[in-house]
Amino acid sequence: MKIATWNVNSLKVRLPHVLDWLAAHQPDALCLQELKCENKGFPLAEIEAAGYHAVFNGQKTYNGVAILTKEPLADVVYDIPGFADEQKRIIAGTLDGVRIVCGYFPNGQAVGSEKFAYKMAWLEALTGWLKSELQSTPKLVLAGDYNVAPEDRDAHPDWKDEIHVSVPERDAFKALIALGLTDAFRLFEQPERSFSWWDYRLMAFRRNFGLRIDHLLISAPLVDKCSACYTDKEPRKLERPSDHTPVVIELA
DNA sequence: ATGTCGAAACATTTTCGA
Repeated sequence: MKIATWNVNSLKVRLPHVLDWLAAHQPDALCLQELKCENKGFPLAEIEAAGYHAVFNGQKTYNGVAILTKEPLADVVYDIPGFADEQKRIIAGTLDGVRIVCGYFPNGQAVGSEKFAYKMAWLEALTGWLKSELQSTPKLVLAGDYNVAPEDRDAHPDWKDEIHVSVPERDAFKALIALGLTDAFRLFEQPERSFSWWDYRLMAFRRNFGLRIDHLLISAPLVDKCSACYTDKEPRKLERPSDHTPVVIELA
């Protein structure tokens, strides 16, 4: 089973890239973030024409998540149960016994800001919910844009902002790991300075001035089954790219 | 210019968020 995650920064703008990528890579599931479109504007016909089912949780202008799958998902959940939130950041479903959770984690803006407090509260709610999800579905993949670079090697050494690399954010990431999850990317040898996001400004992609903030965490029963995890930088080189690249895992 | 991008609206330019 091949599962990928990709923050597309507007599904409307990026739809041609997404359709091309689906055709070329044939993932069993593709988790998308930052749709920036309402459910009524979701391009379902185009995605179905490409041979995919879709579940989606969108809103106007901001946020929005979806999971595209070759086979239909079961037990779909929208938003974190019990966490009151206007922002559409979570969708989950089960595919062949694997619980796939797709998340667009809050950005947080700046350490200490109101948005940072929201980010931390959201992360705590997510962690609490996943604890119970793991009890009912031990095979689980948490895919998405975490907006956290978990270790120093996941950020360009010249990254000066605290946001995405601060201690509280990294502690929240560790709390997810402590649920029994593993960062699939680090199961394998990776090139130095492997990132998944580069700012549009300052020629950041060309300079490889980026962060690794898009992740696939997998639960213990999936670790031995995981045969590969990699980023695909090709879409970042296209005209009008998303600022994020897809990250992929392959499960035997 | 915090040097780009995408969306929205008191809209052909400005604002907000990222």
